[in-house]
Amino acid sequence: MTTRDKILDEALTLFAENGYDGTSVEEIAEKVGIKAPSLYNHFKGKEDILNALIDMAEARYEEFFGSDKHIGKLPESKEKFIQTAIQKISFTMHDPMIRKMRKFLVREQFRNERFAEITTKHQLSGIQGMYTKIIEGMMRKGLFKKDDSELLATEVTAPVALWIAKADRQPECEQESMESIEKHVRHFCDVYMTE
Amino acid sequence: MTTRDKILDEALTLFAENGYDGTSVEEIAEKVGIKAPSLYNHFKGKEDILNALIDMAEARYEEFFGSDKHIGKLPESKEKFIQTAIQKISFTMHDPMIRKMRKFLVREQFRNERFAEITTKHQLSGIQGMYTKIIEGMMRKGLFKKDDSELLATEVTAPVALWIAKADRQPECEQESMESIEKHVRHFCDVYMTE
DNA sequence: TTGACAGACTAATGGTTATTAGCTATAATA
DNA sequence: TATTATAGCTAATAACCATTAGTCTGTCAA
Repeated sequence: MTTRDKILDEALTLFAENGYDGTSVEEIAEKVGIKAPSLYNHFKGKEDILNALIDMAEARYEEFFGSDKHIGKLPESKEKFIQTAIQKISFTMHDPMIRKMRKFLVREQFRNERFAEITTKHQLSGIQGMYTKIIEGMMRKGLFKKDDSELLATEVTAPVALWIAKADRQPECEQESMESIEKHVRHFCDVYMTE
Repeated sequence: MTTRDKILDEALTLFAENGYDGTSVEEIAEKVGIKAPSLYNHFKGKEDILNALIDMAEARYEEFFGSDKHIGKLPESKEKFIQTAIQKISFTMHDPMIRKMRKFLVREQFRNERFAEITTKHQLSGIQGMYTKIIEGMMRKGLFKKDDSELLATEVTAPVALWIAKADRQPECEQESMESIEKHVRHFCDVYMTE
């Protein structure tokens, strides 16, 4: 890992934990193992690091949701749908990198329009779009009852988003959140899936 | 309005817009129309203002959700339920004071456990608890199909919360968000209400 | 009238912070 | 081998910021 990457990594960690304004250049440098001025060999300034991170967030979004690859093959039964959904959610909730990025965006979403947009993409458009396509596909196969797939996607993902957010700020509730999520997903399937 | 109240008001506005760390004592004082040191006649320090605001948030929560008064009388038909729900949501979304408080909490939710807890109360427990009771009551009257009322409460409120959050960071989407919300609430009623 | 207190002000202080200048050593390149 | 770029360092600076000390003024109670 290059120094530049290490800086970005530590900066993201600190920004997620203490916010941009709550983090000093010196802190970042210390975590990286260099002195603050050395940091300016890699970035023009503190704000430049912030911009590089938001570029990363945008790239990550494109990489993940840009193509349809992430959808994979459609689940072929109710149990399969529940299983893959829970697994994906659990991963999203616990993966340290994704969690950092999420907290970072939540904290800085009001900084400017670009941050606002990317936050919306990450926590709304991306995941909802993905589930819209999955549900649509499964509707065509007769696994879901005919309905507005976009609306259904919102209805599965929104409660999940809220519980993940809760787990982010109160990690002691992680397990409780996962249980609520599983209960919710099962209920959702009972209501909207055929058999 | 006393100077103390004016300080709290302006501080909340600035904290909501630029965050606690992004706001200087001088800025607050200037908005109030006094000099920074005069502020120390009313508060022990910057953090004291923050604590007073979180006390306010807690008091507001208790006042609003502490008793069952806020539930009012139960809607007696599907249309009535939709109408009062939309009206309450629209108010919550647009009221400047509530909006400021919401942005403030979202920004500072990771500051410490107390902030985390109160944020969860405001954006989860409170509203969901309220809808749990309303739906429960309406179930007893046969207006909702028999189901897990807590789960249903989550399912109405969660998408609303996400769209409000989106409108908070992208005010140009306010109307679009309200339309999505209305569509969602209607769909919810179609699925879970009797006739 | 007096005195005390509330609440404003100016001036000053000490700490933090982002950033720059300038030096040095190492490693790649010509 | 000579040179150049990279990437670290120390020292310094200028701005900002929270907070304190000390002063002044007006209001109200004794």
